[in-house]
Amino acid sequence: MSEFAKPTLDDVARAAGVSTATVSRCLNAPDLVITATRERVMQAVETLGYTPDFGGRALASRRTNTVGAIIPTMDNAIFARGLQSFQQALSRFGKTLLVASSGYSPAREREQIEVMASRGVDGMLLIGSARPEASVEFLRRRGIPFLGAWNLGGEDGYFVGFDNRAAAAGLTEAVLALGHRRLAMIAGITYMNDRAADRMEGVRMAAEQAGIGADQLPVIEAAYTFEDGARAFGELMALSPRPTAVLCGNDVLAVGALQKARELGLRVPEDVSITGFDDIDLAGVVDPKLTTVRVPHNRMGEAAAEMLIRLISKQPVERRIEIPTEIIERGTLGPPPADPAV
Amino acid sequence: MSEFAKPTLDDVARAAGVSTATVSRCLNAPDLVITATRERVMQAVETLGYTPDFGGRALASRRTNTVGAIIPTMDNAIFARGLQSFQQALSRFGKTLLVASSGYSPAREREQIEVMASRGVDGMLLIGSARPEASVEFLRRRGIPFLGAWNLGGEDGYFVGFDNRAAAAGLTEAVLALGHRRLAMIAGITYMNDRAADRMEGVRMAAEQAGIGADQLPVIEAAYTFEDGARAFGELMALSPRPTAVLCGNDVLAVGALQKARELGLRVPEDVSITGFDDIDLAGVVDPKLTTVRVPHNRMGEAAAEMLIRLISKQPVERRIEIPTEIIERGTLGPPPADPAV
DNA sequence: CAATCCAATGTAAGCGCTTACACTGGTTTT
DNA sequence: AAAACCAGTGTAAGCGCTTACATTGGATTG
Repeated sequence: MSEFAKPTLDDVARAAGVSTATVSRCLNAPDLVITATRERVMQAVETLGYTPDFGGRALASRRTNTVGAIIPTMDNAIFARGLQSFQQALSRFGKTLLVASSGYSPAREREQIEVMASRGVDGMLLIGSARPEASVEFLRRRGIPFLGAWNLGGEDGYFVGFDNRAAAAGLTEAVLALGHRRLAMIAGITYMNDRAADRMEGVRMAAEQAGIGADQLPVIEAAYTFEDGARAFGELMALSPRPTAVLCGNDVLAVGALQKARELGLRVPEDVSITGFDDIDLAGVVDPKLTTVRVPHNRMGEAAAEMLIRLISKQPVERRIEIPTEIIERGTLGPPPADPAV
Repeated sequence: MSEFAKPTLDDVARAAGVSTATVSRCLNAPDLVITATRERVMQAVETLGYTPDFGGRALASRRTNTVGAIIPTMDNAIFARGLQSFQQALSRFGKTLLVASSGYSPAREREQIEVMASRGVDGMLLIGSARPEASVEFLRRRGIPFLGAWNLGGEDGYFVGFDNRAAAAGLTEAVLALGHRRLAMIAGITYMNDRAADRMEGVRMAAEQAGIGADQLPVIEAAYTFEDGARAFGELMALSPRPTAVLCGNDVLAVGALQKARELGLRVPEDVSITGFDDIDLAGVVDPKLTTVRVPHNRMGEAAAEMLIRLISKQPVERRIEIPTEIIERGTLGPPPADPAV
C-alpha cells in the first residue's frame, strides 16, 4: 500500500494476519470475534488509518444507513432548525443525513429524489405534500419509505407536522376577538407550497365564520423577503377602507410589514395590528415584538426522525403525528383603533 | 425484475438488447454511441425507471463526484447562506454536496471527516483553520484535497475567506476616528474558532495602535445567542468608567446588546455606540439598524466551489483567495457622548 | 482488390465489501 | 469413547457498475 492509497479491508486483514471476513466482523458484529483477535485487528485498523469504503459496503450489504432530506432551501431558519434536530435524532440511530434543496421547484425536487434513490437512501424526508404524483409514484415503486413534514398532508402517506390551517384560523379568531373586522393578509407564495396555502385558507375560514367573506378580505401573496412583505403592506395600507389588522403568512413578511408601517408613520399596534407565523428568532427582536404562532421545530425534527426509523425498520407507525402550535402574544396585536382612519 | 426491485444496468441492457457496456456509455459518454442505439437505451432507462446505483458506480470508477462540507452548525444564517451558494456553484460542475455539522467540536469534526472519507468524497470544505493536526494529517494521507473557508488560515493549506482581523481592525479604527476612547468588546467564543479569535485580535490591535492597551479594553466572550449578548452588554455597562462604544464579534451579539441597551434606557448611538459583524438580515431590521461589516457570503461560496474543483482536477490554484469586506454604516455608531456618564 | 483503419459494440475483469457456507478443533453429551 | 455440538475463523461468491481490450464489419486507402 503506497503512502497515498486508501487502505482496504484486505490491507487490514493482511496486517492483522486474519481473513477479510474476520475484519469485516470486527467492524460489524464484534461479538462474533474473540477478544484477542479483535484487538489485533483494531490495532491494524488504527495504524493503517482504515475507514471502510462506503460504496463497497453499500454494494455488498444492500444497506446504506443513510436517509435523505430534501428541503426547499437551506437559507431559511425554519428548515435549518428542524433539520438540525432531525439530524441529531438520526445520528442516535446510527444513520447519517443527506441534505439537498429543491429551490421550491417540483422538477428539481424530483431530480433530487432520484439522486437520493441512486445513493440508496434507506428513507426520505420531504417537506409538505404538494408534489407531482409522479414523484410519489417513483418512491413507491422503489419501495423507499418517505414522509412529509411541516404539515399534515392529505389522504395517504405519512406525516409529522402541524395543522397550519387550524393554527392560522386560531390566530385569526384571536384577532377577531379583539374586535377587528377589517382584516387583510399577506400570504406566502402558495404555488406548490401547502404550508402557505393552508395558512391562507385558515385565515379565510375563520373570517368566513365571522361573516367576513373572501371579497372583504384582501390577500396579497409575497415572496419570502422583507422587501416583498413591506411592499405588500404598502399596498394594503393604500386600500380604502384601510385594514386594521394584517395577518402575515410568516414572520419574515410580518417584519417587512412592520418596517413599512414605521416608514408610513403608522403605530403598531395602535393604528394597525400585525401578526406573524413561525416564531423565528427575529420575532423576539423587532420592536415591538411580533405576535406570532410558535412552531416547535425541534420536536418536529425529532418526531420525524423517529417515525422514519420505524418506517424503515417496518415497525408499526401512526400515519400522522401532529405537533401542537401555540399563539405567542407579544406586542404587535392590539384592539382596532377606536376611530379608524378611512 | 419484480415490481419493487430496483432495476440494474443489466435489466436496461436486456430490455434494450445491448450489452451493459453500451448502456454505461450512453450514460457517461453518449458520444461514443450511435444515435439509434442510444435512443433505444434511453427509452429502456425511462420505462424501467432506472437510476444508476451510486455504490456500484463509485466502486468501479473510483470517483464519486461528491464533495463534502463540514460546518459548525446548520442553524446559523452565516453558514447557510455561504453553503447555499457553494452548492449551487458545485452543481454547475456536476458535483453534489454532502453536508455535515460538527457542533463546533473538533472531535466531532474529525468523525465527520472520516465519514466523508468513507463515502469517497472527491474534496472537502472545512470552516476556518483551527483544528487538530491529526485531522489535517488524515486528509493529507488520504490525498483528499480540502480547503478552509470563512477565514484565511495560516502557513499552509488552501483558503478562501476574508481577513477577519483586518476587517475588525478597520471597523475599530472607524470607531476611534469618531473620538471614542473607552472601547469594549463582546467577542464570540474563541476556543477552536479562528474567526472569533481573529476578530478579537483585530480590535485589540487597532486599539493598541491608538494607545489603548489590552488592560483598558474590557472583552467578554459570549455564545452565539441574543441572551448572551445582552448579558455581556449588561456587564459592560456596569463598568466604571462606562465604555462609550461596544464592538461585537457578530451581529447576533450586537442585537442582543441593542436590546439590553433599550432595556437599560440607554439611547443608541447617543449614549453608547454598538457595532456588529457579518451583516446578516437581522442587521437591517432592528431599530436603529446595525452598523456592521458586510461579508459577501455568496461570493465566498462560489469562489470556494471553484477553488475546490480546481484542486480536485489538479489545475493550478492560488493558495488563498481573499474576499473583501465592507463596513456598512447604519444607525448604531455615532460620536461618543459629549459629557459621558461615569 | 487486398490491406488498413476506425467507429460501434461486446467481453470480462475487477472495484471493496458482506455473508452463506465450510472447516477446525475443543467441549459437552450420550 | 464415539457422537454431537459450537465458537471462532476462513473461503469464495457476488453486489452493480466502469473500462481496457477484443471483435466486427463497413469505409478508405494504396
